[in-house]
Amino acid sequence: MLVIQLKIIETINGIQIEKQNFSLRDTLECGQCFRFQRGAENTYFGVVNTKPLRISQEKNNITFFNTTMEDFQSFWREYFDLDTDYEAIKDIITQDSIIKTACEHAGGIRILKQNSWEALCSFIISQNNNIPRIQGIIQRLCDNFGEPIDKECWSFPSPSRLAKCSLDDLAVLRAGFRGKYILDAAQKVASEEVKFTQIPQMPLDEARQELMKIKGVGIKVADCALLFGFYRLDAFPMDTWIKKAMHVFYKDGFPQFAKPYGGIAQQYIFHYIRKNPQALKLEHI
DNA sequence: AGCCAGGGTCTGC
DNA sequence: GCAGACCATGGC
Repeated sequence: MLVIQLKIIETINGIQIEKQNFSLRDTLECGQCFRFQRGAENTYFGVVNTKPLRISQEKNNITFFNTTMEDFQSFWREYFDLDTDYEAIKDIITQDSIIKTACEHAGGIRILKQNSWEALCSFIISQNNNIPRIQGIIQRLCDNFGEPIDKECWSFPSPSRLAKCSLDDLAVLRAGFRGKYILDAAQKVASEEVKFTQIPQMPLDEARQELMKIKGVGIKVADCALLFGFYRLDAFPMDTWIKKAMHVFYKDGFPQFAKPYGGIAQQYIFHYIRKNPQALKLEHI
């Protein structure tokens, strides 16, 4: 296992690191997470677990504001997956020409190591929904049921907190038909009817079946939770866009050698075709 | 105004 | 197994 060297500088503003082939914007706006908001000058603000963060990128320099070296080393370094050798992974998966093209457009994305419960809940909310509204529902979820962290800053509510709620309590979310799904997820995770803590040890298919015990969790939502919430890089969420891409690009099947990192490839392809929808049509000609 | 959204469930073949 | 209606709400 190659050890990644990371240049870290402590400045008055916070912690600054140097990283090649990293896109903060693509990583935070590709639809894998929903609690980072872009402010002025490519600065993002978000909350992860109980930690607020302001972060920005200027070329290859990424600055973590309002944090400490200790928090960076023990938390953010892991969260942003800074010790995984993405170049080595790309060397493997870009042997496929489609992934190579997608990588040229979206290769700065990294898979965040998100909180499992938050990721599951977020992708339950994501079904048949658009990103701005997903963000709104999640914000109301935190504002109404999370724990206060500091001024105007709330944590993502725990399963046990939400399990105490009635469906009427969740009406403030305006989540539509997803309200009952959120409640069912909270109840089954809190009661350990769904064995959340054992999922990391399960084979992919078994883990998927475990999550699908929850109402409103089908294959796609389960795979999103596994990829983004459990860092299962071999999970391959098949949403409407990826289905189109598979139909157009991979009639003979997705390349075997890329499957162990299918989740990363999926993100590159997803982001690429969403930014360039014409790529799906040009291929037909 | 109307279409659509990082889907899932339920029903009927 | 697979197609099709239906689900709540609001962004664009």
